[in-house]
Amino acid sequence: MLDMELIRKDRDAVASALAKRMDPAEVSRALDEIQQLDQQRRSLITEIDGERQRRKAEARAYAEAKRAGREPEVAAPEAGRKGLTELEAELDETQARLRDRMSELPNLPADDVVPGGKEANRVVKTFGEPPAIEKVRDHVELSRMLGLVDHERGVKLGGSGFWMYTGVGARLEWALLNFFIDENVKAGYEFLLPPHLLLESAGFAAGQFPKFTEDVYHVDRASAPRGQFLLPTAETAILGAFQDEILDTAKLPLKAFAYTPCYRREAGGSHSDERGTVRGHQFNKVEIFQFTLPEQAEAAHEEMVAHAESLVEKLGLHYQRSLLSAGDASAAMKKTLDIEVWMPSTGKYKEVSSVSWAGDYQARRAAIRYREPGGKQTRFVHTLNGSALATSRLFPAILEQFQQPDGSVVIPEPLQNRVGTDRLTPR
RNA sequence: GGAGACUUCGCCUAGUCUGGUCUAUGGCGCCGCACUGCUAAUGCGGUUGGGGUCUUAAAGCCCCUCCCGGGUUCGAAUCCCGGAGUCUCCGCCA
Repeated sequence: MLDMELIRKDRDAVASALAKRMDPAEVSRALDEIQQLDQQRRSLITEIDGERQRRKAEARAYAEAKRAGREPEVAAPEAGRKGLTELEAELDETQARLRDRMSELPNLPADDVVPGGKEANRVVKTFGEPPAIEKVRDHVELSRMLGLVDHERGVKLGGSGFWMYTGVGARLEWALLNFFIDENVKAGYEFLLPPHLLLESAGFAAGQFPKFTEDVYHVDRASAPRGQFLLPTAETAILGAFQDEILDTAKLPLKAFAYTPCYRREAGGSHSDERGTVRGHQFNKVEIFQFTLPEQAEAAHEEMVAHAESLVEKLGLHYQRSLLSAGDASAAMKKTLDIEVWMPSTGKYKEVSSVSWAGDYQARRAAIRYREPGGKQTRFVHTLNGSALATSRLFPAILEQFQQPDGSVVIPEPLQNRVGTDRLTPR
């Protein structure tokens, strides 16, 4: 959610920032409607407050008269004036519409974020070199040879888009998660294991609703009267956990992380270079999150990217860092940096982490604040989130980048103890 | 699943039966000031959150907020209906 006050005071700045990720004509139309609703809202409030004040005074006079032993007179409702109930209904409707319109507007991209879509993304850093591999086997083939993932039985259980890790494959997946958990704890993040079914309000706060309602799995109202949904990322849970709170300023930045599976509908079908575990309806991810003071946010963003990269580096994988354009980043974010790992079989880089700075956009939707030191004012915190990391993409990258001519795969050093071997060999 | 008790401005708490002087009591904590070799103790004052209005800003004024949503009433923390949560007991269950 954007700051209404900013729209009132500096509409032009808001409009030009939004134009980086929306059609300018549409921006102008949306802002017109919002300002009109805002105006209407405020004049209704003024009218209602005045009416309430009048009624309270009357009730006090009534009580006063009764105490003094006089016969109180009941004031007749003023003729020709809209009744309070009617005005309140009008205000409710106006506010609901204003909130709808406001919640549809995306965040303002940061100054260094350029307009445009995917084509405008910019690679800003590269780590390592693509390994020289003579005859590249892709991760689907490798994982079949090594017996790591059972796609057939996964589909039998969950339908298309599901898989089941098996044997040493399950150990490798779990080793990755445990490695990330240990590293995140070392980096000062508090480990959380949240519920996977969340209430609507958490989805709204994170910016998934109302726009992306179709992308998540909703639990049938018949079985869950409150209409929970399966979280699409732990970001939604961590943010939602602190809804309506005023955080202790001394404890900021507040750093937390969570492991959860992520459940996504992924409507729109599959892609030839997204076979195997690259895209599915359920995948494992460890998510890091920070609540910061506004002035700490950009440094925190850098820190989080560097931390996520250090995980990829410790695994010895070749990757690049991209700064996403305004159109390619999520609507709730001011700025997003992707970490993309090299996939030898496709000759492409695939996102394994997306580290984003949301400014106060999510905090405003979730009402997460801090108290100005010295002052009594509360202000919205800034929120940042990032994957650290998504295993379902690292898994294939490890197989492909560390494959040997005989089809075996060398396990990265930090995982060896956890997997119980330094090399996977074909069965 | 059943029965009961409960939810008050950071924490604890009075008030709810019997609607109005509740513009919410007291304590703890916290902040400021005074006093004091220092600390402690003591005294005085402040301390929910949101919105509107005015303003360069602050202050002021007004409205809402006693778990949430409705209702009754001139008037609701208090009465009625619905919902959420916490605790206790019973049942069921991995």
